[in-house]
Amino acid sequence: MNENSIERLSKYKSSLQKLKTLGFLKVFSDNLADALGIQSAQVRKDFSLFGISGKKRGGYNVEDLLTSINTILGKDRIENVIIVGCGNIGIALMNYRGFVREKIKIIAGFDIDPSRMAKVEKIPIYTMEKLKDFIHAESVKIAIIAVPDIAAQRVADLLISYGIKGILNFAPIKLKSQGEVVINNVDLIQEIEKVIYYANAMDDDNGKES
Amino acid sequence: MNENSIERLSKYKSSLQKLKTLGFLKVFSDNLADALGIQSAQVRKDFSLFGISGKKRGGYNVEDLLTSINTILGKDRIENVIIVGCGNIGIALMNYRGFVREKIKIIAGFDIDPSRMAKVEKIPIYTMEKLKDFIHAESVKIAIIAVPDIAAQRVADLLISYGIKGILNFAPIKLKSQGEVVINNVDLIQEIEKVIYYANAMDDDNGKES
DNA sequence: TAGATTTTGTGATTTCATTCACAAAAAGGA
DNA sequence: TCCTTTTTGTGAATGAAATCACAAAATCTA
Repeated sequence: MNENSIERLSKYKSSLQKLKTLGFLKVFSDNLADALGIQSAQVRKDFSLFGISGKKRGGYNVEDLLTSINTILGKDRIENVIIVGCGNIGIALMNYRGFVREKIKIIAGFDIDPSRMAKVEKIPIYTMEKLKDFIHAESVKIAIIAVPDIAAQRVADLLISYGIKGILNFAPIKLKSQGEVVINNVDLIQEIEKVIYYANAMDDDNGKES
Repeated sequence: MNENSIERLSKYKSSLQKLKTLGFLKVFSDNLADALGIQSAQVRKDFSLFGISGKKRGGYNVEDLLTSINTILGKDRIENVIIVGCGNIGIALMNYRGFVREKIKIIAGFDIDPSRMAKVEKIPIYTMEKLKDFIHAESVKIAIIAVPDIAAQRVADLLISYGIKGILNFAPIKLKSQGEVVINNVDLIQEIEKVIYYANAMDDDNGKES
C-alpha cells in the first residue's frame, strides 16, 4: 500500500477509461504496463496488493477492473469537496471541468474577502464564519487549501479541528499532517523549478548522453 | 543528481529564505533536516552531491547556501515562461503572485479562442499563429501547457518543434518527453484522488496504528 | 596549549520499490 | 484427450535511495 501504487492505480484508471470508450472488454497486464511505461509484473503486483485478480491467459475484465479501482480510490460515489481561498487558484479549480468527470464535486468556496462572496458556476462562496457549520451540516471530509502561504497553516488547523480528514494544499508551504489527517502538498513553484533545472541541465551538456 | 534531491533542493531554498528573513546567518544540516522531516545525513549528502560544502562545526552560511542553490536551480536570473491555454488554469497561473517572487516571469499567453486575446495583469495573450515567432524572438525555453487533454499532445509536439526545452503540463494526460526535452506532468485529478483514498483509508481503520 | 565538544563528509549498511523469472492455471488446436 | 501457447501471480534478485555511524576537522574552554 505504498504511495506509488496508489498513484499508479489512478493512472490505470485513466488508461482503462480510454480503453473502455474504444470498446475493449479485456486487458492484459502487458497493455497497461506499456501505457504507463513500466513492467507488467509491476501491474500485477499492484493489483494483487489490492486484492484484484485476473484470469490466467484471459487477462482482466476492463469493466470489473474499473469498478474495483473506483471502489479502492473511493470513487464509487460522488465526493463532496470544499475550497478555502477563492483567489486565482481557488476560482480556477472551481471552474475546472475535469473534476466533474471524476465524480469530484466542489460544493462551496470560502474566503475572508467579502468582495468574493459571489457565485462561480453555481458554486456558492461564503465567509469564513460559515465554515464550521457548513462542514458539519454537509459532513465534508475533503478540503482544498488555496490561500496565501502565510495563512495556510492556520486554515489547515481550523479545517482539522472542524473534522476534515483530507487536505489538498496549494499554498507554497509544507503543511504537516497531524493525527488522522492526510495532507497532500502541491507546490507549483517547485514543479516549475524542476522543469527549469532539467531544461538547463540538458542544455548544458547538449546532445551528450549521460 | 536524482529527481528527489532536486526536489529537496527546492525545499531547502524555501526554508532558507525564511531563515534569512528571520536574520539567521548560519544553519546546520540538522536544522534543515528537521524542517523537511528527513535525516541530517541526507541534507549533507545532497549538498555534497552538488559540490556545496560547509564548515565542520560551523555549519553552512545561509546567504552562500541560497546563492549556490539558486545557481544550481538556474534561478540566479529571471526565467521567461509562456503559457499555452488561457482557460481557468492558465489565467490563474498568469495571475499567480508566487512566481514573481521566484524570478519566474510569465511573458505571454497563447490560445486558439480569439475571445481570450485580451490582457491579464499586463501579460499579453496571442493567437496560436504567433507562437512560433514569439518563441524564436524571445528565445523562450520553458512553457506551461494548460489546454484540454485532447489537445495537449499536439501542443507539446508543436512547442518542442519550436525549440522549447522544458514543459510543465497541467493537462490530465501523461505526455512523453521526446529527445532533449523535459516534461513534468502535474495531474490535479490524481492529486486529489490520493487525498480521497488516504482519507477514506484512515477513516476505515479509525484510530488503529498500521 | 590540551582536552572536550560540535558538526561535517562519506563509506558501509539497511530499507524498500521494481524487475526478473518461472511455476501454475487456463484456453486453444489437433 | 493431450500438447502447445499464453498469461497470471509471486518468490527471488536487483538496484537505488535513505539512514547509520564514525573519522576528521573546526571551534571553544580553561
